[in-house]
Amino acid sequence: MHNCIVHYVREVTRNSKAQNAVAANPKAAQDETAQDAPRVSDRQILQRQVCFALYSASRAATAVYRPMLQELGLTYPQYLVLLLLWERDGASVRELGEELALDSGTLSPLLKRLEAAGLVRRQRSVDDERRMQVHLTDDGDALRERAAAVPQQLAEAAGLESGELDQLRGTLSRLTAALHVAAL
Amino acid sequence: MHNCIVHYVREVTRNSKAQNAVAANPKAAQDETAQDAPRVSDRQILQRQVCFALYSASRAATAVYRPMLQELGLTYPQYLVLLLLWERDGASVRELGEELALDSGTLSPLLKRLEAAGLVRRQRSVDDERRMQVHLTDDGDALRERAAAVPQQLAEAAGLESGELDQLRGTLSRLTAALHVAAL
DNA sequence: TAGAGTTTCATTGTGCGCAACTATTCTGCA
DNA sequence: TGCAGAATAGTTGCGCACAATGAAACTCTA
Repeated sequence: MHNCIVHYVREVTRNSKAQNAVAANPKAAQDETAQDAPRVSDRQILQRQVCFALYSASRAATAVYRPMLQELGLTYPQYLVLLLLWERDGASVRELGEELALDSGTLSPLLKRLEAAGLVRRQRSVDDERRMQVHLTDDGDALRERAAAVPQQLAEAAGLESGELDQLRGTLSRLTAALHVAAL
Repeated sequence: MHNCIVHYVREVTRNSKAQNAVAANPKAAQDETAQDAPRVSDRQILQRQVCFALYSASRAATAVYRPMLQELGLTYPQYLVLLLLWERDGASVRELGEELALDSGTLSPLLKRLEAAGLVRRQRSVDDERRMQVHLTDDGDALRERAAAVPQQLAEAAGLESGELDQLRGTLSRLTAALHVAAL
């Protein structure tokens, strides 16, 4: 009949089955029309903003990556870190952070998780003990091949011409650089 | 001499000032060269990926927004929700989620925070008690004017031609749509 | 009209992103 | 040489994203 563990209960419970057919809010009807086809005007509110277009596209892209990365036991930021390490084994936290624009507040726990997963080894640099160097383990290195197919699939899912993709990447690079400057 | 609360201590402490000049890891030397000037090839690893370009640009854009929104006491997703409510007061959680591609796991606590800040009121729909409708308070409505200047500033910081921005937005829209389809 | 299935929203848990802060090590200069 | 300040990582805390799950309300059909 009822479980012992109750996770939540509705704050407001039914006000007598809504037999007051007043339709207190005229928007209710109009909302129905928006059910399957969200009105163009509403989308446009957001689509007018470049920032939302970026936010939205970025999440959609990582969502396409997610199932592939999940098979490798990785999240997208973890995958980015490995991409760097595959080319520059032994990079420090600062170097990784510079490439990814992430600080130690994000990277430190992320690297600990990669270490716990057996993909990297962290060790203090011998000649500068402030530096924490990140080295691939054999498992981490082996993952490289399995991950090789990942970026390909996004390009296919993108539904854009190859030239269009190149142009997009170029525009985004310049945009990102300009924004980093603007953020002082 | 010492505080009572110790937040953390280095896992590995100095190995006797590195007097063991063995250089246990031959890679240490090679790392030095990468110290100050991240090699071009490394940047290219990431820049080859559209997904990283999106991820990067998106974070840079919200970073430019952040100080402006901070003055309004808002985060970027909260600002997006208000953008919608300013045009469609009384929208339900599902409707907001559809526009923003966010689920209730994200929106429910976000809306509670907006409510706690006195910007919105949440109330169950009378004619369908599953629906939770979100209404602006006077404060929430008043914020609209103060927020009007926000998007303008990003366009300036972007450092792109107006036409280029339009094209970018268009490309991103098509990309996002295609990716949503690809994600099944 | 009963009840199976759907819709809507909430909660829990995990991991990222970022600000604020702390600890440790190194550097440069007086 | 010693010490002030910089550089490097780590921690804490908060707010998103998102998966998995649960509860309540509604719908549709036999």
